[in-house]
Amino acid sequence: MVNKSLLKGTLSTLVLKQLADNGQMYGYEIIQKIKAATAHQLKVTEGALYPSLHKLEEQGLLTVERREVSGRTRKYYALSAKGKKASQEQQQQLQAFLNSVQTLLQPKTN
Amino acid sequence: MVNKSLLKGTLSTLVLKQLADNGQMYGYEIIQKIKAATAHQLKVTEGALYPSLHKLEEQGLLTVERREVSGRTRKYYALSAKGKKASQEQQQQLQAFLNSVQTLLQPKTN
DNA sequence: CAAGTATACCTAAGTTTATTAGGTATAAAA
DNA sequence: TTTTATACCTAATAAACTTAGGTATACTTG
Repeated sequence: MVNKSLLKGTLSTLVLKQLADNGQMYGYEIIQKIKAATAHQLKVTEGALYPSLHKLEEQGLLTVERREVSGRTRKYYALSAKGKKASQEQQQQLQAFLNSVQTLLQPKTN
Repeated sequence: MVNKSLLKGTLSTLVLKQLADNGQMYGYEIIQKIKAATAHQLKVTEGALYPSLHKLEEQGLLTVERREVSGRTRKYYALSAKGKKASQEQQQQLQAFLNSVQTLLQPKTN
C-alpha cells in the first residue's frame, strides 16, 4: 500500500546517466545495474524502461544496435551526440532538484 | 521546453514536512515557503497544491480550519495524529529515494 | 481613481509517466 | 521437465502533474 514510486520524471535521466557511464548497454542490463547500484532500493520495471528507451531513441538521444548473444537478441543502446548533451543537462537539473528537496527535508532547527 | 517538473510523487511529502515544521499553514503560504526555502528553484503551482491538500485532508492526514484574515479567507491546515506518523514515514522513504538517486548520479570513477 | 499586482481560494482538461498485467521466446538450472 | 533467468515487447489503467482558466479581496502605483 506504500511507496507508489517516487521515480516519476527521473527515470530517463537515470537511463541517460547509465549509458554515459557504461557506454553501450541493453535494456535488461540497465535494470540490473540500477538495482545492484542501489542495493535493491530502486527497481525499474520493464513496463517503465522499454517505453522510456523507445522515447529517448525517438528523440534522437540514443542509437541502437541489435545483437545476437548466446541465442538471444539484445538491443544495445548508446548515447548520440545529442544524447550526451541532454544527459549532462538533465543530470544538472536533477542534481539541483535533489538539492532543493534535500534542503526542504532538513530537520527543522527549533 | 525543459524541466517538466521532477516533482511528481514528492509534493505531498514536502507539504507534510512543511506542516510538521511550521504547525498551521494555509495553501498560499506553503507555496511561498517552498519557493523561498529553495531560492526559487522549486515552484509549486496552485493547480498541484490545492488538489494535493484536498487529498491529504480526505485521507485524514490533515485537519482544516477556515479563518478570515484582513478580508480574505484562509484555510489553515495542520497535521492530524495520523498525518504526523505519515509525515515521518514518507520523509524516511523520500530520503532513501534521494540517497539512491544521488548514488546513481555520482560521477563515475574510471 | 483606475489599473495592475499580490493575496487566496478553486477546478477541469490534457499530458506525462508510471504500474499492472499480460505476451513471446531462448537458455540455464533444479 | 519444470522452473528460473534472460530479453524483448505492449495495452489498459492510474496517479500526479501542467496549463489555463475562474472568483474575489486588498494593496500599490501612475
